[in-house]
Amino acid sequence: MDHPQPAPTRGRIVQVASRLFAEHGYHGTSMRDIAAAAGIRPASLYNHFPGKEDILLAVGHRYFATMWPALRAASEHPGGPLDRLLALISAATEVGRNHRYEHQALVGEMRLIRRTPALAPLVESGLACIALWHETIAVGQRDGVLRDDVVPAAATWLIFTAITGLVDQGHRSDVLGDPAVRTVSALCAVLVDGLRHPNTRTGTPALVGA
Amino acid sequence: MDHPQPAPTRGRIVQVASRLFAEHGYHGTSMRDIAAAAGIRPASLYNHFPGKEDILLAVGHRYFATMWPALRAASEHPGGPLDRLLALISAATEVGRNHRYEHQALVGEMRLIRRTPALAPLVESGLACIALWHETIAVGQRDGVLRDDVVPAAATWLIFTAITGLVDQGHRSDVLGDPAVRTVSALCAVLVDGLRHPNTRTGTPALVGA
DNA sequence: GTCTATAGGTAGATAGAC
DNA sequence: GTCTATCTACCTATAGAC
Repeated sequence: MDHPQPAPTRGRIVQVASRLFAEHGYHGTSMRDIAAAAGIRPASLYNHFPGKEDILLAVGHRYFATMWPALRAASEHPGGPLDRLLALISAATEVGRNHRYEHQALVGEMRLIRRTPALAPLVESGLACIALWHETIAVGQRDGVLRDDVVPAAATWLIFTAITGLVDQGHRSDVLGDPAVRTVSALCAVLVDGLRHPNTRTGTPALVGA
Repeated sequence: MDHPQPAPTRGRIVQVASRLFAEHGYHGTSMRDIAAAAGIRPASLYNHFPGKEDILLAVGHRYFATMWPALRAASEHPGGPLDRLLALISAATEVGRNHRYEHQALVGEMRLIRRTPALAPLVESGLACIALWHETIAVGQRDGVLRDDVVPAAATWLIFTAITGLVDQGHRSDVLGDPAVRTVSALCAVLVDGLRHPNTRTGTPALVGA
């Protein structure tokens, strides 16, 4: 291996930066804040990252390193496009919950990411994920099981923001001891029912996966 | 009248600040940026606002001054809870589109707003609006026309973020000359269909309002 | 790889002339 | 009400000892 052991400090920096970016935003978080949360001096951050932007880039890399394979696997789920769509929702929700701060940080800084050339890799990764959703939905529309008066991009956006809300809310639910699985089930029911073609409705679909 | 004519400069400041906050975030926008966009010197901002927070507060006030009466009227729409829900979606979408930057700025700075005591009035206004959604949805569930396995808060969040996406996307659609009304219709169809009680479905509901 | 010290720039906000 | 000039504090980033 060329990377025998990544320095634990670097990982800790990315971890605390994710949380701070999620809670206070990129511009609302200073290198001093990150250093203090990581238990080192501000100057030491520059032994691990060339600059602040590169920390956000690392946050995104860590996120997509988990999200991309999960979505990829879900998009190849056996069954019809409806099964694959449910698998995608389950996978994205689970990864989003397990990487809550990274998810929130990236969603909250979407405009900044699109605007900053150095963060272009994150845009690429995001587009690759979105393509999986689009294709699954498009196939569902072609097969007649999904309504075709909603463009795949709009359906994807609707699902994605719903998951973002779940990720957010999930934190509070976890604190209150409420198993969030029921919420995922409800989300799937509402969205997939709503997106289904009116002629093919048979009732509330069962929960798939997590 | 105690306020015979609000200085046009103050309104211009709020207007450009809305756009800057929406595009770059609160912390990503400096008083210098706002002053430059408003065509004045930074120091002159302080003749209209005590500080930066108060500009964000004014952005929120302007937003809710339109949103609150619109939702209020929609929630008293004649007909059943389903009609009122469609009226709420139409009203919120229209106001959100007409106050795009204010909407995006407030949504993007939700955490900051909740955290900052000086911005508490915005939290109160937001809660008042949310209460209208909750009540309408709760009545719909009691009447059996809306599925009751989704708590009103989750349904409200789902609708709200969908509208936020529409407000965002609406800008691009407008630029491309695509009438966004069709999108609102599709949004209503998907969400209301999905939220409907499975036993009461009769097909895609018609577009209401705008 | 972490530290102290600090550079160079920008932030929000103020003083006071006009 | 707008301006010029400026204050103080904080920002990202660097230099160089250990």
